[in-house]
Order: sequence, then structure tokens, then C-alpha cells
Amino acid sequence: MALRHAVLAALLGNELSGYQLARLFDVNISNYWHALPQQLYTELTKLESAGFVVGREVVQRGRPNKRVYTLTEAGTAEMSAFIAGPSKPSAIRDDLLVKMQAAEAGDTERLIEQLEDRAAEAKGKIEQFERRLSRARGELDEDTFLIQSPWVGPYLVGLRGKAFEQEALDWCNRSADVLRARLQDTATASTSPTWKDR
Amino acid sequence: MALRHAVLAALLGNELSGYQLARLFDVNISNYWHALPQQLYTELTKLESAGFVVGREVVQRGRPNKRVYTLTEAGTAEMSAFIAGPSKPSAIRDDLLVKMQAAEAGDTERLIEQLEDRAAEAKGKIEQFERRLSRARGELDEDTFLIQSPWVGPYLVGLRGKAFEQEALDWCNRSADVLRARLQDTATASTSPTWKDR
DNA sequence: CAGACCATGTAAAACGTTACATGATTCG
DNA sequence: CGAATCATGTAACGTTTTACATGGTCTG
Repeated sequence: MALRHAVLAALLGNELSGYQLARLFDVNISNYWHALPQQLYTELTKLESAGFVVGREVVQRGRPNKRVYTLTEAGTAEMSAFIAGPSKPSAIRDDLLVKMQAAEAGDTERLIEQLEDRAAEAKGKIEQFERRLSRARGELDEDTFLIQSPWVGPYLVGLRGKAFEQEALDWCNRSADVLRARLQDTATASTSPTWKDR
Repeated sequence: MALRHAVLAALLGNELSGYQLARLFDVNISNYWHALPQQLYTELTKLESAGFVVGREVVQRGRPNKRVYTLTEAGTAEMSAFIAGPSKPSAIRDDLLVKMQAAEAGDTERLIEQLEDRAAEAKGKIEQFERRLSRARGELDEDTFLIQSPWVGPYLVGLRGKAFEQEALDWCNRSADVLRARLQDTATASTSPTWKDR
């Protein structure tokens, strides 16, 4: 009763196959809901037998055929009920933060490496978000777009995704700087033992 | 193999009971790892039989006795190995963002309410973080603290928690404003049907 | 012709949530 | 005297992850 609504939300206004949905979850939706392709295929099957979506076969040449899904009225109603209902507190899990919490127990240089990798990833995602948001706005500036566009939900969600990644980037940079400065200090202290020994 | 490391990280340097751990996870750690008390009790039992922590009984008067846990060397080694190993991509799940993505399908006023509730919650958390960070720093300013303090991990994690909540607050306010402005527009449009009908 | 992309699933194992269960003390 | 806090668990159920499984086309 959980992934269900994330899938329905993605399908609202888009006719998508399991594969397309999986890519969406990977690049876009993963910023607020994470799911693996296998889950999506089984979830779509369940949603179809529950009557919330309908699938139709699309025959392709040069590629495997695919089955694309659309929301039914029951699906839209389900989404509407979900929106009106209570929200569960948002859950996060981030290995990097667990590692940072326990930083003293591990190899600092290795942790800095991981912060740098994550910073690079965040940079890439920010650029992706910027491109997607800019494409959505078209010619309009953001405020005008947000008042005039008929669909504003996905754009606002995109803004949050971008801000989240920006925050991750800043934090990784700051933290890596701090850890590097502390390594410097330790190194200086231990390479000048003459001073300490006196 | 997942909650395990979040618990070990919390126990690093602190001797805690299941109950104390549960409160920590509720107020502090939930910003990067979410877990319910039941999970923590069972996890502590598992960690003890795995040899990563040791518990000892503390007899109290006026309160139920409790069992407090400390990391063993094997536990610290496990943590060190975890830090050196690969990190899983961070997972988020947030009902509010799912609802925003599907905003067109639901009651906008109800969604605005939920954004406001969440904003208020975020405000409270930010203040909590500020108090805790300031207590940790003591007299020192942040930069000095981050170079001099022997333990810097939990502080950096706290900075991230605070930034995350700040970002949530800003986004909720911005989004609620946008949705309200759009409601205004629709109301204006539908209360002047004469103009539309001509 | 190897590797990436398109396309879809099943099964078992691990993990997380909800419900159930209990009981003493302190505060208003 | 009711509610909150302290304190710890078990069992059933639902969800997610990992591993297994397959096969065609397109690009360099």
C-alpha cells in the first residue's frame, strides 16, 4: 500500500511501460521514492488486477513489444483519496551519513573519497534537474510558469529534487574540507614530534 | 545488514539502552535513518549474540531496570569495514512529494494544509538542531570547533539534518504559496463567468 | 562481436511495520 | 486518577532486496 501511490502518481497523465517507469524511478522519482524495476513490474500487474490501471500491448518493430499502462477512473479516485488521507513521516536512509556519524572508527581518507564521489554525482543530478526544469518552463520565467501552467505538481517536485541535491553537494564539500583540514593537523602534529616531545 | 550499522554508529562512544536508542532514533537519527523501537530491541539482541555489542544490567530505583549496551572491538571493526566498503545509494520516501506530484488529482486546499503542517514540523526540528549544535560547540565558533573537537562526525551529521529541514521548510512555504495563488486565480475566473460566457 | 539498451518477469530471503502484550512511576 | 515516561519484548503480516532467468536490437 505504499509504492502503489508513487506508481499511480507517475502514471497520471503519462502512458508508460514498466521499463519506462523504471527509468523514471531511476532518474527522477528516486528523489522522493526509490524502487527497483522488478518491483515496478509486479506492482503494475497488481494495479491492473485491482482495476487502477489498464494496460495495452504496443507492437514495435526493431524492439521487443511492450505493454503500456494508463490510469483508470478508479486509479484517479484512489490517488485523490490518498492525497486527502494522512501522510506517513518521510523516511530517509543514507549510508554516507551513518559513516560520517561513525567517522572516528574508520579510515578518514576513504571517507573523503566517498564524499567526493557523492559530490560529483550530486553535480550531475543538479544539471539534469536544471535541464528538465528549463525544458518544462519553456519561454516563461519560473513565477509566470508556476501561475499559468496547467500542471504544476511535477515542476514543484523537481524544484525539491534539485534543492536536495544542491544541499547534498554543499554538505559533501564542506565535510570533505573539514576532514581534510583535520588530517593536515594530525599530519603536522605527528611529523613534528620534536616539538611535542620537549 | 543495514539497520545494524546505524545502531553501531549511535553506540560509538555512548553506552545506551534500547529505550534511549529509540528516543535518539526518533529525534536525531531519524534525519538519516528511520527505525521503530521494536526493531531496535530485536537488533540489539542480534548484535549482542553476534558479538558486536555487550549489554549489562543497570539496576535503578524508582524506575524499571534497564540493559545498556557498549560496542565491542568486533563491533568497532565491523563499523570500520562498513566505512571502507561501498555505500548504497541513499533512499528517500516521502508521501508529501508523491501527493505533490499528483496534485491535480486531489483536493488542493487539503494539500496546502499538509504543506503547512509539515512546515511547522520542520521549524520545530530546525530549532532543536540549532540548540543541539550550539550545545556541542560550547564557546567556540563553528570553524574552530570543527578543527579542534576530537569528535566531528555527529556534528557534521547534525548540520546536514538541519539543512535538510531548512530546505523542507522553504519548499513547503514556496509550494503552498504557489498553490494558493493558483486557487485565487481559479476562484477569480469562476466568479466572473459573465466575462467567460461572452 | 562486445557492450549497452530495450523489455519482462519469478522466487527466496531479508527487512520493516502493525498489532499485541505487560507493568511500574511520576506529574498535573 | 488519567496521561506521559520509562522499560522491554513477540508474532503476524506486508514490503523490499537479491538472485535467478531470458532474449532481441542497436552502436561502436
